[in-house]
Amino acid sequence: MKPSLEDFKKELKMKNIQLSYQRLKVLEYLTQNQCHPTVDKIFTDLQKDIPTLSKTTIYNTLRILVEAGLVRVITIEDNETRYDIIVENHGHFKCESCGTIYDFSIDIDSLTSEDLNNFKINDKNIYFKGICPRCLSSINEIR
Amino acid sequence: MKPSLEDFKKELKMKNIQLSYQRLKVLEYLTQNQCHPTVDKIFTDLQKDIPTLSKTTIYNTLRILVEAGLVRVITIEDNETRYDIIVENHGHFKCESCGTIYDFSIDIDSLTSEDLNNFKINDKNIYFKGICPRCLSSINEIR
DNA sequence: AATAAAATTATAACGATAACAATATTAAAA
DNA sequence: TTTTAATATTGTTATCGTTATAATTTTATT
Ligand SMILES: [Mn+2]
Ligand SMILES: [Mn+2]
Ligand SMILES: [Zn+2]
Ligand SMILES: [Zn+2]
Repeated sequence: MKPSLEDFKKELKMKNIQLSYQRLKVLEYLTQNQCHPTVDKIFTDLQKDIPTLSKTTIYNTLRILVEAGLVRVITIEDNETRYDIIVENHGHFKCESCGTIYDFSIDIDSLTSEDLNNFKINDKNIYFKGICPRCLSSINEIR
Repeated sequence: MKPSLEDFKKELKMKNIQLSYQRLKVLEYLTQNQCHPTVDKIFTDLQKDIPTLSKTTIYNTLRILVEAGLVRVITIEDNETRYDIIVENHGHFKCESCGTIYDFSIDIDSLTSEDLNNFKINDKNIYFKGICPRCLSSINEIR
């Protein structure tokens, strides 16, 4: 079950985080655009609705949402930080041709290593890279 | 078996990549300091030996080594790109307390997902975060 | 030795993010 | 409701990692 905007509102209230108009819009955006957007993408798109919007607000809001555990950071690429409203465990695949980031299901919880027996694990991320089916087929067409 | 500096030299020769003094020093440094250093760390440390060294050279060298497949990029944190001379599959754990990055063995090759059946996978990265044993014990001491 | 190619260096430019202060908005108190 | 305090947003500036560019040096080729 994917979490609704209402669930997020409740969670913020529980954690005593004020839900301003801007923060609501960011949450709305993330639930509706689950393409792992960058700060710049979020800002540019939301600015159409909120002309006075500041990019600093996007940074602040995302930091707060990440700290509250409602949003997760995706660092699959070293030059672009992305954000994901889905915090449940799943993997990420980035196509090196078209740049799209795909979700994939994988049993991260059961993923572990003998070497980490005495470590306290708080967060797990799995990043794959390669070529997506769409790009693979378009390459075949050319040949 | 960990690869020796000689192996790297051979591999570079095979790929027609010139081994300059600076490139050799970077390779040497990475084999001797397997702590996943940042560009700045590599530069600062090597500058002691090579006073005329330029940071641009570190960037260029690392880009070439990554392209040649001799070095892998670690993007476990969004604000610091790190480099690893060990390209064989293994996972990375970053301690959120002391910042140390630990290697751990894990069977990445057998790690896959139904969702990626038609994808061509070129690269896999596993990043964990949490608290390392050393930091865990020092926290306990205080209590 | 002369020439061409490649690598290194120094410098400037760029872009993402953070710091900061001023303004606006919301919450709490009177 | 008015006043006051706290918080959020905005606009601006600063910082830092990285890349682009051109000049210089080194290496390879003839
Ligand atoms: Mn995702
Ligand atoms: Mn490693
Ligand atoms: Zn693609
Ligand atoms: Zn630690």
